[in-house]
Amino acid sequence: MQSRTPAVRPGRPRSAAADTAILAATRAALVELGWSKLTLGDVAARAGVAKTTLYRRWSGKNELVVDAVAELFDELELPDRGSLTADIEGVILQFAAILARPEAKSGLMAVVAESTRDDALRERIRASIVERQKLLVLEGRARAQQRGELPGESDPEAAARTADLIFDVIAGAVVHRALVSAEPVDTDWARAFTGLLLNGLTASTGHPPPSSHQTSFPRRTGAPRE
Amino acid sequence: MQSRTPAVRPGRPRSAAADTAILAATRAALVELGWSKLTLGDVAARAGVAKTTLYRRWSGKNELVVDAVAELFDELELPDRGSLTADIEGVILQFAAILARPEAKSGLMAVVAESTRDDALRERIRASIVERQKLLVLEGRARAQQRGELPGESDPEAAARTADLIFDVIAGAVVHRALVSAEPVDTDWARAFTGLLLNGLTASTGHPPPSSHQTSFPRRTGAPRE
Amino acid sequence: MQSRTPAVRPGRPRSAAADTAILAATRAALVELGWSKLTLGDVAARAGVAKTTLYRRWSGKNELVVDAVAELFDELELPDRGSLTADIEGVILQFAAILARPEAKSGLMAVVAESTRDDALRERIRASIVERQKLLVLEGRARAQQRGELPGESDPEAAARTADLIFDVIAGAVVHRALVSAEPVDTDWARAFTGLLLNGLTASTGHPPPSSHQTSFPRRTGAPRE
Amino acid sequence: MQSRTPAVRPGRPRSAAADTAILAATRAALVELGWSKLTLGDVAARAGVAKTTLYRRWSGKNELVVDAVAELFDELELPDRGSLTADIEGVILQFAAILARPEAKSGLMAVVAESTRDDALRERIRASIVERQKLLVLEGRARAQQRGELPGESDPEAAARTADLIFDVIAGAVVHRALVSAEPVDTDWARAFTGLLLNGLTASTGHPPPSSHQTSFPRRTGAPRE
DNA sequence: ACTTAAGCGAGACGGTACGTCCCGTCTTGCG
DNA sequence: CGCAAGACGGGACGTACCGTCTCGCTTAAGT
Repeated sequence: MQSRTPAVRPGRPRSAAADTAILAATRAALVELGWSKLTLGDVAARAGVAKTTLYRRWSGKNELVVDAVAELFDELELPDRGSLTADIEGVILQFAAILARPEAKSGLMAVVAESTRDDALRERIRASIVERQKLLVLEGRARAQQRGELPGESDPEAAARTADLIFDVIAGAVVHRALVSAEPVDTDWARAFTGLLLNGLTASTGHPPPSSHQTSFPRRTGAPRE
Repeated sequence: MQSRTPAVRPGRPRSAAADTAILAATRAALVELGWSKLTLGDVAARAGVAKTTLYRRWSGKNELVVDAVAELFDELELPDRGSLTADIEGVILQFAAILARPEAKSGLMAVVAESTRDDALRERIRASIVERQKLLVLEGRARAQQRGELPGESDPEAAARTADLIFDVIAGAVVHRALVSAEPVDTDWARAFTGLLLNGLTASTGHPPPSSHQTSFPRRTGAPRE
Repeated sequence: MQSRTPAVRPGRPRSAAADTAILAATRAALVELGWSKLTLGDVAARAGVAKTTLYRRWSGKNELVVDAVAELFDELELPDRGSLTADIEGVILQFAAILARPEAKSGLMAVVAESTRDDALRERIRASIVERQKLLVLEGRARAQQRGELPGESDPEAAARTADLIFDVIAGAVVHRALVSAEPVDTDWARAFTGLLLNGLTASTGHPPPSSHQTSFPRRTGAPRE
Repeated sequence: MQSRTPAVRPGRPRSAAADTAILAATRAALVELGWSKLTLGDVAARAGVAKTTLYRRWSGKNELVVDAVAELFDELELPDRGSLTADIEGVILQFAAILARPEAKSGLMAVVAESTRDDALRERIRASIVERQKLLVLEGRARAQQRGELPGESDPEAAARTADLIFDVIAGAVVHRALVSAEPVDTDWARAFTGLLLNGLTASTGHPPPSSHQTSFPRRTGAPRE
């Protein structure tokens, strides 16, 4: 309908190819140099673009990297694998696969670090990266409810709080495993984590957790101690 | 007999006061300027120290900030609050309190970001920050086992894997809530998260979770749907 | 057709004003601080210019000072004073006047000292300072020959050698008097030196030296001693 | 008689070997690095001496280098070669030989440059280097007067002025030839220069110059032109 | 033999300047 | 008006030396 910024501005229009080239060059530079040694001059050179062109579109390194990294998360989706357990495991592994890429590793954490002092940057991250991940949680829950694996919600507010918690737990645990502990997020770990999560969500109901996997958590097995 | 580093080295000894002043100045600068605008020249000036003195002791910004932030984690401990639930909640809130401080916020994430491309840095972070946190998990489990809240371990290897998982989940979730979602880690959240965690750990055993709190998680209550 | 350096280079052209300001600032700093305490950062600040701008044009302190001092020698010329004697005295006093200026004093000797280990620097000095002085010698001789004060040259090679010698003697004596002996190069001294020089050049001919001045040199006057 | 500084001071006496080692190390460093890249720390290390030891004896680079270079001029002397001409040529070549050594080249000019802004330094140079050279001029004149090659002096003041002039001319010309023009001071040049000098000193007396050499200077030969 | 007092090596210290790198902005001329 | 090119003012970098200051040890002469 109405284009907020007039569809056509006077003068030569901006090159669309430039944006693509710049974002690709940014990711390439992230892989090669990492966040801290990445320079906008270098990105511009790699993209075959003048620095001015780059600054015309992004206000700085942070914003540029957010956009460059955000595109990596486009591939996140939630294919229906038939059960809540499988869906969760799937999304964990997908997320971990993205985090394993060097352009995401240092870039993502660095902009998060910056965002602690820059609200506009945090909002940009939230809008273009975090929100997309959170939708998967909501979508997964809805699908599980349809399947009957989870009950419907009575209190929408509590449901939202719960979704936030689950999201922080999943995203936080995966990121921490991958970046801080620097251990691989492989199928075994994903299965164990999923078990913990689903047990936590469904426990104390006399209802068996929907997972068919066995976790390796300590649990009282044989006879009680006394 | 064995003096690993010779008891006395020739020449003027290094000033112990300088180290203290530098680390304090670093934290002060982190609060005021944040990671990205912190400069070593500024830190040196605040500490009343020459830049050379600073570089004689630390090889760069990353290493300095790790040490400066690590001292914040000295206050982490695990007072016995009587139950596993209370202990976990306590440590979560302690951890969150540290993360809420601006000198920790941007500093910690930034060095983690850098550590994705610098193994020595990651090891330094692990040794001086992460390991200290992980010990709390182990200590908490041992205490719970003494209390009879958790069973003893049969397979030590599986136990270690489990401890790692729990650690990643706790630390990751708290960090993600605090820094990415930028929501407060308050008592309510801690209680909800602790409930999820303990349910996950003890579920499907016929053993009731040790927590006395009520979580707000969706669980099948009352009559099943059919 | 022939454009040695392409008439227009892409990009913003260098500021001509900057060069002027930098050279003037260099001379001012030489006066105030002398060679050894002159810093390029200070020069840049005085010139109202960034250090990078300075380094873009000169490779270091030596080169910069050579250019700054060379401009002082622009004022060297050889006005026709009617006789060889007067011409020589005039050029000696001119040269001495330049050397008396503090910006020339320490700067000139310092770069000469440096040039003993840097051929490129020596060449720069030669081209922009020394050669200009030497031309005066040649010009003076030509003029004297026109006047008939000196004979024409038969052997051009020997003539060149002689000119070199005269040049070293004049320049060397003036510099030594001014900087090493630290005595004033005044009219008296110039007259005495000119006398010595012209006597040396024209002696043993039975031809009176062209000078009309009287030197104070020891010469056998009355009766020989035996 | 009375030793101004008491012959023995309490405490450990200064090592005489250190002075020797330091001056030798200074010359070695001058050869290798030149004046501008010579550092006192490096000199101390070469001499196997602590920096403090060095600073206890010299107040800085300039003073140290003056002393180190001054020792080179110890070898300057005026052997009697039988005639004024030969004596002058000899001392010119000796002087040039010292100037040809790299430790003298850059060192000497550099301290002279510094001395333009430091009177104490200039006095130190004068006392330990220049004065020694000037004595040769006086000694040479006295010897020539004994030989009858030069007349006795009637006016001692004029004689002193003349000696100063001659000294500036000789030293200046040799230095300029060697360091500025960077041409060799060889026998030919010395002979030509000596000829010029002696002609200048003795001309217009009807007395033939004492030199037996022929200079290559333009002089009116044969029949006068008219 | 013991004291006294300076010399001595080593190296840390507060500084200053270095020359480089990158920033984000500004002129250029061309399309 | 977009764009490539590149100069610009500015700021921080990490390094090199400066000249001074602690250290503990050594080396005499005077007791």
